[in-house]
Amino acid sequence: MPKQTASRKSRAGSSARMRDVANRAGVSTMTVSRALNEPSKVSEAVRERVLKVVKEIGYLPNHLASSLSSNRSTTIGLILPSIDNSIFTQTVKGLSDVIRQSGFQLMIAECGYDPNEEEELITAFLGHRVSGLVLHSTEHTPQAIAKIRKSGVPVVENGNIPAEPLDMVVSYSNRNAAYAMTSHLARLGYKNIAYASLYSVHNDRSRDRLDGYMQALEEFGLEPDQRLTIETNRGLNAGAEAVARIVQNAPEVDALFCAGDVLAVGALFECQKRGWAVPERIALASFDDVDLLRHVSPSVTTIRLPRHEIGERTAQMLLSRIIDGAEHLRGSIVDLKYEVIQREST
Amino acid sequence: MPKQTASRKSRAGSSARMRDVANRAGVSTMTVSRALNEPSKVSEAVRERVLKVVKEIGYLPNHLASSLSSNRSTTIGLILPSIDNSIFTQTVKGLSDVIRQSGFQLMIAECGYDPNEEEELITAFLGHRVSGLVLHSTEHTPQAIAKIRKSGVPVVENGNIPAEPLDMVVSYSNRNAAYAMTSHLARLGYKNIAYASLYSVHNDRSRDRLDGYMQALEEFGLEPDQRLTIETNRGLNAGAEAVARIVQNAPEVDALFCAGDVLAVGALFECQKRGWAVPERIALASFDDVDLLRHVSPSVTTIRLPRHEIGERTAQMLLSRIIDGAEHLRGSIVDLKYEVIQREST
DNA sequence: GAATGAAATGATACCGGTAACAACTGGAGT
DNA sequence: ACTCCAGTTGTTACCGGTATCATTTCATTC
Repeated sequence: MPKQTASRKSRAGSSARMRDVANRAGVSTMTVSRALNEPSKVSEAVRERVLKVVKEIGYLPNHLASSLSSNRSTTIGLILPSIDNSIFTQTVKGLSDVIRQSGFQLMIAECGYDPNEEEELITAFLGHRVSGLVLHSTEHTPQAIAKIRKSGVPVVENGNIPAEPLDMVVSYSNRNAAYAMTSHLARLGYKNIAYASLYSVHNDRSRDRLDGYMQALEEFGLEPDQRLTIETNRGLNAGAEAVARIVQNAPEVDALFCAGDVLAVGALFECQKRGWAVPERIALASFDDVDLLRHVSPSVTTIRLPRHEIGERTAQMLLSRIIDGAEHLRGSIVDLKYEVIQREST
Repeated sequence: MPKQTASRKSRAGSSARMRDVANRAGVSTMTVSRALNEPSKVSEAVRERVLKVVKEIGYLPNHLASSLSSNRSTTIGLILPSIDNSIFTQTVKGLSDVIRQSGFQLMIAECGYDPNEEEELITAFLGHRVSGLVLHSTEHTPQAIAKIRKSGVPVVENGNIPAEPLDMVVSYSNRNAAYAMTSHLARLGYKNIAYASLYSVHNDRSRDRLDGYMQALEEFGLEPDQRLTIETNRGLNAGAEAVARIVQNAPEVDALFCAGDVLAVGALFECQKRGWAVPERIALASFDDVDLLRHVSPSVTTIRLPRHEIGERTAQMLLSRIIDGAEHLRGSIVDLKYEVIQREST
């Protein structure tokens, strides 16, 4: 007869419970729980005994049970418009580093630039009882807003500084950054500054950038020109087509500000193919300092955005709210600095 | 006196429980549970009444409780070497699309190319009782392997076809792909084919690619040459330095196969800067077909890998195992096809 | 009209932990 | 010797659902 003391079969896939550890260490489950989570509240002898057993039987605490019981979870939800975009990776890294250091886990999902998808994901995350949410988008459905409000979960918005924030914001101002770059171009003496961006439907970041561009034009006494502003799709191709179209429709153009790194690269390649000298024939400026822009020839003037810092600060603020209950942070807005990087393309 | 029937205060942040729905609909919680999860097992009248209440009070099922109680979770863990790498985004998208369609959630974490980090993350994920794991790396610590085995969670490895798989594998063969490209170059008539890759420590993908390169050389009667193979860091700079070093040390080189898209782009830019004609002075080939390689001039010959398909197939297999208990899939290996794309750079 | 059984619903225990409080211990203070 | 208190440990209820089995209802069959 086997000396099986266990009260439950050791079927594959079942892991030991806290009770198993407790039995084997001759203590109660509470003591095991304390030994693992508040070691100072347990005598050294017992703590060692418990930890030894934990190792022996390979006990893995069940986060689900612990979260449910303590009404406190250790996951944070992140919703991105698209995972397939290099500009988010820095932010994700900043977030993920800080979050993991505190023993939290990141759940990432993508909503494909669609507020309805976003709402669905927010619902799913709230169902998973995430203890915090990070949203890149700053435009949400009314239902999504209601659900978040109702849940009481702290939120950070990341992609822009919205007029009516949900809660906390960590971002730079798209408007100001675009204004800065346009001014920079104007100061360099360019007179016919074109502007290419992604479609601004459901995208206040795009709209704000356009606003900044327009304001700079006005302040420098430059005439806005329909033919010089263009909205387009994502992708290298889109950038290529944009520059081609603008040069054809408005040959007097002397600079193109692409509000997106991929567009700028696409535009540059197109210029190279067509033999248009950059910046002599047409100057190029970009938004967002990806590695590539520094390495192409000519290197491209752009705006360095604090992507990584956004992630870090976001995580810090969220964790302060979650762990320390730092209610004074509710609604706070962190407006981070950007920087115009002048390079060969202008 | 308020007509408060509820047995619990409605403090901020608390969401309604199933019991609240049940009370208000005049049924038991089991009936609510059925109305939501197995609608066919509930009469239409009751179902409608329950769903109405659910909407009214904005009830959100608690996934933690449900997972705990049913011993079945709806999250899948994904561990990537780095989020900051465009080659993963396609796979993530493929995964995420299929997984979300089944109501599952993806938890993503990055391990920074370090098996110990990976082990830590695997532990964390198992603690969250993920119902499946996706690992890009195919090299794991013995402890990590033991924990996974013990947990019984189905796993898919993604980055290579390892000699000793943990469980399921969905990938292409790095060895064969590198062999194919090297052969392609040899057939085009190149005689002094150099090879640049990332460091192969803790990276069997790198090692396998080198193997494939070597085998092709041998089969085409080309002499391997120490000066023609180089291992380096990640990044555009690394690619630039690699091509510079190789051309300096071995001027007779006539082709460079970069086992990584970023390296290839870096190398190309360096050639452009130095005025080395591609492919006349030196031909360039890459690994992995990112958008960029098609748009640079000259466009770069490369290998198209089924990144998106890997994600989809991975998700499908994992879900089959989880939902349908498809045990026949255990240990199965899906070897997907790659494709050599001949472009201007060779 | 009684037996039969499928459909609908409920009662209860339990998933694996933690909160809150109770109980026990032994040394310090007086 | 007695009180008191801090340090340990245990007991019990509960977190919010689901599995399981029991019960009720009602149409069908003979």
